[in-house]
Order: sequence, then structure tokens, then C-alpha cells
Amino acid sequence: MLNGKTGAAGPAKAKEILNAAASLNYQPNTLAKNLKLRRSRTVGIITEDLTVFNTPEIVDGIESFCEEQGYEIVLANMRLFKRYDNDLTDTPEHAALFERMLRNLAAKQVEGIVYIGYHYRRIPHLPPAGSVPFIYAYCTPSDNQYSSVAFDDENASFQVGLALIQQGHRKIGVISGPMESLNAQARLRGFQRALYQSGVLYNAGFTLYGDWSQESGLLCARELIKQGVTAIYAFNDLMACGVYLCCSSLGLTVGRDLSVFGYDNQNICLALSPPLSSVEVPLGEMGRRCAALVLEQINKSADESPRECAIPCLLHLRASVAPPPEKAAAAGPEN
Amino acid sequence: MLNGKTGAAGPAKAKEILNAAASLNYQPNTLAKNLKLRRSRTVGIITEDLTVFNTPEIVDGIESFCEEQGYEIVLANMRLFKRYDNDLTDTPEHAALFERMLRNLAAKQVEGIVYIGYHYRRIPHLPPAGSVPFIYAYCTPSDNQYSSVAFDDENASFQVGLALIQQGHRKIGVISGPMESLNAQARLRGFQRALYQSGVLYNAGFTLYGDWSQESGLLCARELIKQGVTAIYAFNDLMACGVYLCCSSLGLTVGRDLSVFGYDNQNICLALSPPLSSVEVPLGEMGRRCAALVLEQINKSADESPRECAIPCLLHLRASVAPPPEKAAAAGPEN
DNA sequence: TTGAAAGCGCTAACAT
DNA sequence: ATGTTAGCGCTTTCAA
Repeated sequence: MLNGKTGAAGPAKAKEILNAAASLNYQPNTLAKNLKLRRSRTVGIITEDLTVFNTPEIVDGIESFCEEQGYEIVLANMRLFKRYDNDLTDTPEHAALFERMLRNLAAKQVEGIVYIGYHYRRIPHLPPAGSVPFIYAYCTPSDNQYSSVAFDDENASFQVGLALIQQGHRKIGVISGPMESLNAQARLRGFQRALYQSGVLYNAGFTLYGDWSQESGLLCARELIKQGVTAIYAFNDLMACGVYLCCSSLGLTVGRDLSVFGYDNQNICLALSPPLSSVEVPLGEMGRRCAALVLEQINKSADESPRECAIPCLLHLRASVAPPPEKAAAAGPEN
Repeated sequence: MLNGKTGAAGPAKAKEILNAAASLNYQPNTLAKNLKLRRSRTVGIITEDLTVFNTPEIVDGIESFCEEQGYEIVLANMRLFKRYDNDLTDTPEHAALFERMLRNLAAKQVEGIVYIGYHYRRIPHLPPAGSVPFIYAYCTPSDNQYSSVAFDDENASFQVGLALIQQGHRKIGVISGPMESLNAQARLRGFQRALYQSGVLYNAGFTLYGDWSQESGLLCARELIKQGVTAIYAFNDLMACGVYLCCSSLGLTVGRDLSVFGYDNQNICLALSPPLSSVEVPLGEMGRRCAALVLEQINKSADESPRECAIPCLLHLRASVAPPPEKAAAAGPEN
């Protein structure tokens, strides 16, 4: 009756009961309901660390999609960074924690799970056999029978390369992340493809390997500028900041003497002068895609074959990019 | 038996059963358990928007405390910003959403609730009479019978004032937030107290009102520098960035020609050159305090009188602050 | 010591 | 069209 389904007992009486319920602030007990129905309409989310900057946006995306489909979400936060001082990840403790989160979500009868990594890498932990649908976000499983959702690093980097070349740059320095980083590898591939396709010769000396820190960006920039590059593409915004610092110490003006491109489109981009061009990672969209995949699998509305999705990124071309100094060429920068 | 409580059936048999359970991946059903026990050992968290920068740290703090006490948390995210284009807050829609979140958490049998605002302000929405314990974080309720947890804006600002005065500054510009902002009001009070206590005359012309944006920081800085201030205290880091931009356009060097202090200690602080001094808001600690208050009330282990907690902030004095240009005085800046 | 049974609040299937 | 009942998976009580 109170769920609105059963036929009326005469409109008058029904209204009376409903009023009483409202005034008593009656709320059906979800626990009992789900216990009875034996389905929770709930998707579990395991986050490696909720306080890492990209995680909340992904959660938000999952939530928004689930809400549209009448599903709830329940969050299980590993707190990897807070729990251990540094990135003590992929250790036995991490494995134990993973296990615990999994059991906890299973106990809550979730119908599917999304696992959100704090940075893109191969995750050794897998759900147990016979588990509910399981999707990896911002990371990739060591066993490809599970789907994963990431962003299209390679193509974004290709676009960055094209944009710099189109402005007239031929000597473009790259400040990569560490060689082992899957992100860095993909970004390098995309960038090289842009050079290749444009017929620009690749100079390996123009690619330096930083460690994502601003300090390393500054050091690499100094080296690259010495080599005479007219543009620098740093694989994250923090290192791009380092390039800015290097320029200011050398008396160079970014966006005139040197063009700079970053990655992540963090809030610092607009705080810098001139604003830093950067690649925006489609975090919300990734979340929504994860949710779509999980719900598909839950409802078996699509074939079960695992997929590796790569959502396209968005380029923000800003005043930090301009034609190289010598030639007063082509198009003015947007934004 | 499986919960380890009931006496043994002989160690051998017990072990056998436990093994079987483990191999079948048996996990007690939380729904059924909580339904039976009629207590969930769960605290609900309502966030106005999880993607606002300060929210995840507060959630993390609540989580860490709850975990220590054997409580779980369940998150209800209003997604205020995503749902409505801009800050359509404190509207009928917001009220309806609040109501819905509340009912949802009640249906899940949470034993207490923490409400996290996205910025500090008075919240008109109250839990219904007879609700479970309810705490406000990063905001304050319109009815003071509920406890709230915030940070000690006034004192932090007092310390900033003291630090600048101690460096020898007497003409200190302030770029405040909007007049209506409770944060801005408290920060102004604290700063003025520092002046007063140090016997420095307050010049109302040195206080300008920005709108938290970098652009407004730049504009106000231009005006203040024209008036001859030797230091500028901006009420957030973004406006402090504006001050940096202004300096660079005027050929002034921050940390030498002009000292700058910010607020929020966002990651931009260390990306700027020189690094920006700033006030760190104790978000994690606020979360822990909220959790402590909720659990106290749940377990009636403390008196029920509502409290307004203000957690102390942490000052980061960096190279953006130095003695004023004329006098080659006193202490070198710490990092 | 061990086992059986009642009941948490709900829904769905079944009688009336 | 309405009322009754069985049972979801667990814990706790009570009986054997």
C-alpha cells in the first residue's frame, strides 16, 4: 500500500493513511526491503584514495549515471595515501585492503563494482571468481578479461603535437614523466606520431625524463632551452610550472619567446601568466562510462566481452602557445 | 558460530567449517545483520558537492575516525554544482534535495549524520525533529541547537597579521572576499586585532573587497600598490595569484619589493615563484572532530549541549614574505 | 554444549 | 478488492 502499488481502498482512506505516514515521517527500511527483494540496485565504488585530485570527479560521473538509471552507489575508500605515509601501493597490505573492501561490498550485496585507481597503471588485484561485474577506472587490470576505462592519452598527445607544429614549431622539447609510466609512454607515442605524420624529424635529445615534479620541470627546461627548442610540451601541469619558473629566471617570456603546453588542466593553468595550454582529462565522462559498463553487465543488456575504453580528452589552447619568435606567423591563440 | 562467538564444536570440526566457508567465499549479509540487530553502526555523510576541493579531505577525516571506532560511513552527495549550472544553493530545489538525502539516509538506518557545506555559510536546512544526531561541517546551522565544526579563521588571520608586522610591515593591504562572506568577516576581524594589539594604525583605505577571483586580486593589488603598501594579504590563494600577476606586469619582485600572503594553501602555492605563504585549513582534523561529536552523541558519552568547534589553522610562512624593501631587517623566511 | 525457533521490516504470492 | 502469510539471512533466546 505505502509503496503506491496496491489498488486503492477508496481514495479518502488512502489519503488519510498517507498523511499519517507523512506526519510520522515514515520511511521504508531499505535494509529490509533489499533483503527481501534480494537485490540492492546498488553499485559499489572502491577508490584507492578519495583525496587524490582526479578521484572525486570520476565518482561524480558514476553517481550521475547511476542516479539516472535508478541505482545507488556505495563508496569504499582505501585511503591508500593516508594509511601509509607514501605510495605504498601494490604491496601485501594493499592486497589485504583490496580483499577487505571487496568482502565489505559483497556483504552489502552490491550488484557491480568500479575500482578507481589514483594514477594510471596495471593493477594486480582481481575480483574473486564468480564476483559481480567489475570495472577498472583510471587503471588497467593485469587480466584482460575485465573491462577498463581510461582516457585517450595517445590521441590527446597527438593533437598537442599537431597544434605546436601548426603554429610553426619544429624544435619541440618534451618533458616526459618517468620511463616506466604508462601515461608517459602513451603520450610520447602520440607526440611522435604527430611529428612523423607532419614530416618533422624526431630528435631524441629533445625528450627529457622528469619525475612529474615542478623541480624536475625546471631542470629539464633549462637543458632544453639551452638546446634551442622553441616550444616545450610537459606531460603534466606541475612540470609546466617549472618551465615557467625557468623562463622567468632566464628573462624569457612564455607565449612569446617560448611556447608551453601542459597536461591535466589543473586550476593552476589559469593562475599562471600567460594562461597555460593544457589537456583536460575527461574524468566525469570516464565515470559515466564505467557506470554504463557496469549496468550493462548487471542487466546483461550487452555482450559480456571485456572492453578497454579510452575517452577522448579536450585540448585547451591558451596564450602560452604562439608561433616561434623568428616568424611572425599564422593564427593567434584562443582564450 | 561463524561470527566466532558461539562455543567451539571441537577445534577440528570448527576448523573444517571455517575452511569450507572461506573456500565458498562466504560473507555474512550486512543487510540481514543490521536488520536483525536494529543498529547499523553507520554514520551518514551529506556532501553539498564532493568535487569541491575541500570536501574529500573532510570526508576522509570522518572516515578515518569512524573506522577507528568500528563505524562505517555512507555517503550521500547532493552534487549541487553539477546538478544546477551555478551555485543555485539555498533554493527550494536545494531544500527538496536535502529532504531527499535525509530520508534516504534514514531509510538506511544511519545512527548519525554529518552535513558538509561547500563553503562556510549559514545553512537554513535542519533535520526533522527526533532525527538522529546531526553535525554541520564547514558551515553553521540557522538553529544553534545543533553542533557545527569549522576552522579558526579569526585566529589564523590574527597570526598572519602578526607575522607581517613582525617582519616590519606597517602599510599592509588586504584583499578581502565579498563583504557578506562570513569567512571574510572573520578574517578581517582577526587581522585588525593583530594591528590593534601591535599598535599599528588601521587604514580602511588599505582594505579592498575582491570576489575570490584571480582577476579581482589583480585589480585590487594594482590599487593597493599605488597606495604604497609593502605587503598584501589576500583572503584566498587565487586572489594572491592575481597579486603575483600584477607584480610581474609592474616589474616588481614578490618577496623583495612586495610581500604576499594567501589563504587555503592550495597546490598553486608551491608552483608560484617565490612560493606563496598561505594558511592551511585543517580539513582532515575538522572531519575527525565531526565524527567524534557524532559518535559522542550516538553513544551519549558526553553531554548533549551543542557546540561550535573551530579547529586551529596552520600557517605556512614562505619566501613570498620578507621585510619591507627599505629596511634590510630581521629574520629570513622559512619555507 | 548444541540445536531449534522467533522475529527484525519488508514484498510478493496467495487466500479471502 | 482487500487481508493474510511466508520468508529474505541473520542473531538471540530458549529448550533439549
